[in-house]
Amino acid sequence: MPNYPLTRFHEQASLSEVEAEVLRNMGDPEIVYRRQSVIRRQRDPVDGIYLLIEGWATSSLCLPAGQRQIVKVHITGDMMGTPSMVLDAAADALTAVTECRVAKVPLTRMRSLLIDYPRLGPLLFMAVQIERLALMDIVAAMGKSSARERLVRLLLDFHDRLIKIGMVEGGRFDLPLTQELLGDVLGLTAVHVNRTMRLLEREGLIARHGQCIVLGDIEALRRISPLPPRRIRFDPAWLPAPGEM
Amino acid sequence: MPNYPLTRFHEQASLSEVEAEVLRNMGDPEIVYRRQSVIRRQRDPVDGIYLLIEGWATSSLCLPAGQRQIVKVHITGDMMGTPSMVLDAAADALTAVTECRVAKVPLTRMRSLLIDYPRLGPLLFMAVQIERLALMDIVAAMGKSSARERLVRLLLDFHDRLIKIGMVEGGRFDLPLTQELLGDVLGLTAVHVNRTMRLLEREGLIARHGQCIVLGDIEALRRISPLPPRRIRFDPAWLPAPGEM
DNA sequence: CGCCCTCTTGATCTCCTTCAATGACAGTGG
DNA sequence: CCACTGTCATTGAAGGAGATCAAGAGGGCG
Repeated sequence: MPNYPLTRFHEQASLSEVEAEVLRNMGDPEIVYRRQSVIRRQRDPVDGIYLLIEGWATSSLCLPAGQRQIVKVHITGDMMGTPSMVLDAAADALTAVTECRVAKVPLTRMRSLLIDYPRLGPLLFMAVQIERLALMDIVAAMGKSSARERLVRLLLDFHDRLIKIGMVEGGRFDLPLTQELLGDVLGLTAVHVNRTMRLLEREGLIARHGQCIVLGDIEALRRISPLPPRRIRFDPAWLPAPGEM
Repeated sequence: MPNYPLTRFHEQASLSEVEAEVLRNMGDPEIVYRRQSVIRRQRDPVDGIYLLIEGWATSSLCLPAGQRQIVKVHITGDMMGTPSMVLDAAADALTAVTECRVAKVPLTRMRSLLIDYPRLGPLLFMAVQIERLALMDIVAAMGKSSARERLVRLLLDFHDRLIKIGMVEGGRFDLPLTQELLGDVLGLTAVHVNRTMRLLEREGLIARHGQCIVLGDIEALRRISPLPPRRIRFDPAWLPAPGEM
């Protein structure tokens, strides 16, 4: 059994024992994808969603003109591919950045889970709203901030997400994305990502050792970031309690 | 009773008579907001969501540094303010562009509706995924396209949404946004929006008469747009049928 | 050992911003 | 009826953030 880590859900709402158990085991047996390999191509028929049990992966859109934009960098514990649930053909490509362990959940199983555990609908609704907020913040940052501010925001975002799953030690974490990929996330060229990063390094705000990055002065970085981190409301008023539905 | 127009839902899934009736009447009695007035401020406590029964409104984020980014332009029939349902303080400000008729739905009522009509959870999940896809497309356009391409995409997006509610005649529709507001949507300055728009006009691709805009050659505009319109899947495989839950 | 990928840096170019001024128009009060 | 005011559209000139093009260096892996 895949034993999907429930990071996302445990951050946002209290789950009953049964619910937690169901979510952890909702996926097919896990599949291992090698670095760089494609988990699902853009335009593939949509027959399921994906649980990222371990690893880093990207969700990217290719414009007809050929450019690639990464719209989300997924880490251990993320659900992937859910935006395409409302389409016939997948909107985004899912690509493994590091080696990834992935469990697929067929849409037919989603259907029976939604019927058997009616609180799952509202819980998923909540999870998507959180993703939507993240995209709103990205749009605001892209529209109104400089390359430097956006890069700092992205690094802090990685930091804040990784720290919840115990992948940060003293501001230091593994960042397996190349500068080209960072550019595709930020809407910048790899060259400009490099220059911006080197500047931050020279100012002593960050340090790098191979694939590792160290956020040396998080307070200073937070002052540079155009947006503060979001505080999600645990168990909001509209969410029916376990057992209530 | 507000009689909220179910544009959003009828586009995406078949509703039972009961469900349609419930959704149409879920709001408080409607309130009229004058042009420019604020429906809900950023950081206000979140105690409900809003149904836009008629009019144009914006959802915008203000960055700490003071810049405003519009993340969504709402038209008749849209649900507003739902991203803030996962927060204590509203993420976005809701502002009337034209005179607006708005019905509020208290979160406590959302809770009972979710319990009484369990298919509402999956339906809302679907509605948010559609919004999320729209934001993904915006991010891709902002990251990889020129001002001209983004403006064309926005105009076509308005066209495609307005045509579904019968507000377009022969490529012509009312566009009550100032160039400054368009700039805040696109992440551009009003000056550059003006120049870009005049250029499109001189090329004969669009025409303007006061608040009205005419998309003269929609095919040509679609070729300029960096992204084609999305085709939402009506009644996806994972969505339980009415009566099934 | 040699190849390819990634990082790095310089030089030049360009798209969009910034700053500034003008005109058109609607609303308002005398 | 008309001056007065504020908002919005328009255009020019100059400046800057980031793109593009090009080349070299380091490092992992066959």
